[in-house]
Amino acid sequence: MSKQPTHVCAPVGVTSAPVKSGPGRPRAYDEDKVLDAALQVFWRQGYEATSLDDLTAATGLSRSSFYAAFGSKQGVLMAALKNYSVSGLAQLQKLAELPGDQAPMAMLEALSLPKEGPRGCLMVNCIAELAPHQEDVAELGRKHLRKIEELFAKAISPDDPDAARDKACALSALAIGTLTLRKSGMPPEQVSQALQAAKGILST
Amino acid sequence: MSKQPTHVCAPVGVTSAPVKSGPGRPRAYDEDKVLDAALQVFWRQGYEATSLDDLTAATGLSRSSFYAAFGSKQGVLMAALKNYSVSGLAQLQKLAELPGDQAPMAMLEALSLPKEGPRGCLMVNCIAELAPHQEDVAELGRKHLRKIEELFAKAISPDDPDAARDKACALSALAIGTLTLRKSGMPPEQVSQALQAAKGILST
DNA sequence: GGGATATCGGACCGGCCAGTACAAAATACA
DNA sequence: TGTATTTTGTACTGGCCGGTCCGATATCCC
Repeated sequence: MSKQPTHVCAPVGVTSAPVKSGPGRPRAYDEDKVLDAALQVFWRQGYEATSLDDLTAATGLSRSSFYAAFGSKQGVLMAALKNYSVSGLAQLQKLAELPGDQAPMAMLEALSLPKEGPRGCLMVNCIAELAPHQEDVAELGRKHLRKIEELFAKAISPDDPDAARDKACALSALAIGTLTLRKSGMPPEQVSQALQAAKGILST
Repeated sequence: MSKQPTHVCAPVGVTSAPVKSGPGRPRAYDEDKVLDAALQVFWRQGYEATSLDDLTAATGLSRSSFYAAFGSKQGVLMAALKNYSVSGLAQLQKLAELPGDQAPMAMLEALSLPKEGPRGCLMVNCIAELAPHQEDVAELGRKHLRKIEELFAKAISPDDPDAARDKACALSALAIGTLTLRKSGMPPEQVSQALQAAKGILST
């Protein structure tokens, strides 16, 4: 219980307590900003290809602060991924609430053609790279994708989401797949056309 | 021209010349077997997480033979990926020739639910991990996916494949996405149901 | 001001990394 | 048998890896 890191893993903007400040030198960094910077590096380079020097350089933290806060390289990744998941799902939630039947396609397009370009989705990248070897990442990814599915299901048939589960699952897969297509160099217009062609999934 | 590796990059079983044997000590390994062993390691661990010691252990080759044959770690990866692409596309080609309209779904299921389990597709894994930073891999991945798309298009409408391009693209994306879903832990039965639910893509 | 407490900066650690060097071994050919 | 040629085994290299340690520094509370 003595060496346990102080890190609390609160999602972005939900910093539970307003940083309980006791005695001792105060922290010189904002944990959410640090996590966001780390996240960008992981997103750009992948997990294994990112070194601790990369992370300290990108975040401005010293090595010691880093380890005090997150415990290990994969600790940072997990913390960053949790933030990523929460904020990503929140954005998607908004689209899921769109009126009429435009929600599913709006969600699909938002997922498939992120404005950041062909970097893919961090969570999907991490699943691809790490899921077989890091159970933590696998579990988080599983939960994240399941929630996306649920949002799709509610968007497709708000009254009986369960009935739309398979379709929702197909749409998730479609969105995830297009990210890889983009990453491999397919132009966004073509991806967009493919999404249109896939509308057939939604017709009963 | 003096130090160029002897490696010829012939696809599996298409060893162009029957290993022209000149003077000097003969090779003690079969290049295709070596590449296949290396491929398995990359597939299991990912590129960055695989060390040269891993590769030499798995293939039985010594370091020096390794570098003489492939030049670098990423040289091995590229050679292995080329074999993978050729043999994978050949398998898919067979399914694409199935009679009637059963070809597309057969291809989709073969791609989405590989018998190897939740390891995903090596090419997709490599695109996810490396495409942004290794143009060689990106290009190979691009070509591979484009060929899959073409096979889908021909399977959907043998007379006018161009007309089916967008649908083919959607099916590719769907297959690729399901691989990630599997990798994240989704059971194969559920993936299978999602594929059924996506049949709507095929109806005009 | 003076402890007590927490963070910061960065030197430091053993180990592993991709890649090289080089001598020994195995062949072809004369 | 002897020489040229190629592959093989392995010791080695410099550098970077993730992670630790510890003295210096900044705050709280008295």
